[in-house]
Amino acid sequence: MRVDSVPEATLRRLPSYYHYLLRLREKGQEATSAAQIGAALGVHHTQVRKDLAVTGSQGRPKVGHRVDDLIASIEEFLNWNNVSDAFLVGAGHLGTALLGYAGFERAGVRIVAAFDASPRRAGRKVQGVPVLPVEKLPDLARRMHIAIGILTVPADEAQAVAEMMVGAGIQAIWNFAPIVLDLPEAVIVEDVALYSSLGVLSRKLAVRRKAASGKGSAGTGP
Amino acid sequence: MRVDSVPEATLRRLPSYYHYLLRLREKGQEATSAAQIGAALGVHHTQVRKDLAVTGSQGRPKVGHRVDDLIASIEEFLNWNNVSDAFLVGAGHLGTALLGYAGFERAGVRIVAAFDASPRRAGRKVQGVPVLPVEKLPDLARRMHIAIGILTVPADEAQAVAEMMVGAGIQAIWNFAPIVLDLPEAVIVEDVALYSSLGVLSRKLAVRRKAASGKGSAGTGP
DNA sequence: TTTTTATCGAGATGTTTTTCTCGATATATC
DNA sequence: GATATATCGAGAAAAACATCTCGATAAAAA
Repeated sequence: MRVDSVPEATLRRLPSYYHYLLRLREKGQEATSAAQIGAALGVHHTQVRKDLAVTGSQGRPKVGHRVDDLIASIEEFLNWNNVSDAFLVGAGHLGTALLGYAGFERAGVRIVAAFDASPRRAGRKVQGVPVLPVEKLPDLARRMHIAIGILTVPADEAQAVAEMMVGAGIQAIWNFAPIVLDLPEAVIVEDVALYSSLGVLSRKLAVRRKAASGKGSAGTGP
Repeated sequence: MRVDSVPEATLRRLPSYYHYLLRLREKGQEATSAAQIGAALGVHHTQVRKDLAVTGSQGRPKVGHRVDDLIASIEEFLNWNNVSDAFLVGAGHLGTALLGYAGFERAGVRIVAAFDASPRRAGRKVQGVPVLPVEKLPDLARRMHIAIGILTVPADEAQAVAEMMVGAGIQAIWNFAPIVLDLPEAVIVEDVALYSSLGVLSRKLAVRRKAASGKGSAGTGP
């Protein structure tokens, strides 16, 4: 029997439910329904129900779910109520941007140190987080029991840095480099594929233009 | 008949094939096979074949595909050989990071101007791109026929800015805000859901820990 | 109190996506 | 020139995922 039988598609939707629920709560709404969530986020209401079911939250006929309960259930299910310390490697523009995000703590991740190969960047503090020479990562990661590594280095350095992370006991990597890392299967890798996103965008735009200019088919032609 | 019958999953994989092929070319390799690409990127080789088929590229038995041809086919299919001008709104940390990325031009997108609501940020140049007050966006976007908008503003401003973009004739939005935009169906929206990514990461890590500490099930309990 | 209604949750059905299977073919080897 | 082999591409099978259907139920309305 599989340890993790929750569809990954569900895992990807839960955070967006979560943020929507936070906004509902801010507005003072106390209860909501699968139908409301689905309509706001463009997901079929039965799908929303199935997704929420995996968190263990129960709704009541005619009233739906209490917003507070749902938020708590999702947090618990995603383990977002337990913050893990993370190291970030690559204190360039993107790395700096991530260091500036306060919101990640709400998503279970606190960046406690950043690393960079360039001595020019090391030694300073960025957004209150110290930037250290990358050579110091292995020892520190081991001693601090760091579980999460965030990879914001250029593509050609990503594999080597990832291996260093894994060697230092890091178990999960949030990878922003446009590369598929080759690591032991036990390591959890989550890619933020910016270019995939751009591929979809660009293709859809091209198809739309082609359709608008009269041609019905989207193929590349005979 | 649907205009666009290519699976979105395929569109998302093509960019990663593309980057892998660029690296192969750099190393001087002239031909490759679906099996090689699949092994490197963790995709089944028959899946790679189906994906490449949509670009129109043909392989030859025993030799595979010419790397150059494949690169060109993917570029053409994604329309990455035609660069579109884009406006970015939200010149904070993340926006600045994106402005610094040279690689997007290779993916069909050139950021020609940035906008920000804060007068403190407007007027300067960031990474060689001028930052303007957001009020100037509609007029400029219309006059320059801007098709792509990049949204890197805080969540609570995202909807309003998106509407401004659409009103100014922008047809596709690359959205980094953790919110589902409510826009006319004709508008192409591509979300970069950083938190979805973190949700998957966090959940998998939690499941792994639970599994390691003896318990077999990953549920939230009875 | 009875009826109506909004919502849930479980199971059946349908669709999309991925993987498996197998015959065809171009190159390389004998 | 004949045989072997790596690779392709098309179609079948399997798996994953989304949608539809329907009975149950708690609250609200009559």
